[in-house]
Amino acid sequence: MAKIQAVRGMNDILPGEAQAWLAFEAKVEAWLARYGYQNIRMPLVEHTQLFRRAIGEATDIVEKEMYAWRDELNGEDLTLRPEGTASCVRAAIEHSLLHDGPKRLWYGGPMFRHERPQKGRYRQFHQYGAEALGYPGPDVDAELIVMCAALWRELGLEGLRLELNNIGAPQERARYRADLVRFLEKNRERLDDDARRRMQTNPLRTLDSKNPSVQEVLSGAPTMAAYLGDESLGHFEGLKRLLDAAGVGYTLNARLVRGLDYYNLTVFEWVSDRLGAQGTVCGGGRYDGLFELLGGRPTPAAGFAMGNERLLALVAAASEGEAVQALDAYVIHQGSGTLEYALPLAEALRSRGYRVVLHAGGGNFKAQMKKADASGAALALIVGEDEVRGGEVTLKPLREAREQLRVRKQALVPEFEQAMKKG
RNA sequence: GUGAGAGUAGCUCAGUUGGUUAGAGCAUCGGUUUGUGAAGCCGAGGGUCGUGGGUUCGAUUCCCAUCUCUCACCCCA
Repeated sequence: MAKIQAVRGMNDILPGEAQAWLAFEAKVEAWLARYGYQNIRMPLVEHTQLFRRAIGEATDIVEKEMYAWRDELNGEDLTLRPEGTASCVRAAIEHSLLHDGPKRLWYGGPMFRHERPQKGRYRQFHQYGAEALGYPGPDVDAELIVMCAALWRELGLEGLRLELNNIGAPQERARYRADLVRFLEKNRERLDDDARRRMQTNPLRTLDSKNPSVQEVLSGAPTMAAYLGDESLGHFEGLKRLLDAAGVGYTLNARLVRGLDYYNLTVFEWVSDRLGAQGTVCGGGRYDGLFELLGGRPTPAAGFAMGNERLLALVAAASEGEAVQALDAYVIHQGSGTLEYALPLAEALRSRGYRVVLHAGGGNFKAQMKKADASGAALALIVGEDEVRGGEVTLKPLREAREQLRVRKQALVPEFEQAMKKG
């Protein structure tokens, strides 16, 4: 039989790793709560139209990265979510979540993009996202950024750089874009293939070219800043003032545009240089037009999403060897009637909150002792025919040289607590 | 989607200038006195050498294709 493997780019998170995931998730979720963000859980599958409209027809995600299919049962066009913001805003509109004022929300879970996998990039990957809905900013813009800085500190991450840009209002960007395309057209023959292609798909990205001769041409290109009105400039100044006040450093990056169409004004990315080519660990910005685009009332909003795999890669590099979750007790039973005797004892300890494994799968006494040792448990509980006859149970410390003791089974819980305290 | 590198035991890797039963360490399992684990010692299991084809008397080794993984391009979390 040919063996079946996991789908390319979709990885199992095995027990060894899952421990780090649980710890990471606990930290992140506590941190989100501390800033007053409330959890929301959206489906993994949405109508394809949601993403086409929200993210933009001409984006890479919509053009070639979506897991989209037609449901043969009823003819619906469906898509595995490639990101969370569109779903979150859809849910906010659908359930009138902002009827009693603005909301701070967070979500987490898997996202799906059909790209070629590489380091830090997978077809199923995981994000946490935070969205501040109904706030015009720049106060929440600053809050979103400042809270990230706090999380990096808590996770012990160093060397993360904040890149910041102001892409203005949609009309401002459109005028700039038109002028930029005109400029690029005029210099078409001096551009490389890549720049000519981007000129069509995403003209602002042309500015990002790594080709020196293209960069030379671009030095004469119009700049975004000249197209921004007082309101846009004022918003950005306000944000920068708040970041300065919070002591969060940033670097301005005029080429930072981001791949999704819905952004305006503030856009930002947290970047690491320790992750290879996929260095963006968190990205976000303001998207004041998205509610209307999805059929809602005009509503200002901003948010970010962070990539768990990328952050965990940095966490793993930062802290080697997390403590493994250890068992408190491993219960050995050998002989007729001992399992029936041991089972309720194990349950009694578990109901007190202890981690207890009751040996399963047979094996002689010695084999069971070996398993107990290998399990990492602090204590072995031994139940043989002897103990059953006497109404007792033996407690044997496995991690330090202490005498084992035999106790009445009625006294197991207090005696066990005693023994655990000494260890 | 394009390019480059890599696939030998559960893991990390040797190895064969083409030749008989393919190795090590770790891990697993068993033994080392009876109901007592870890170290040491002894032993065992586990590989169609990624898959398919070609060249050859003979292929894990050479050639081709294919799949998978890794990294990079593109783009992004």
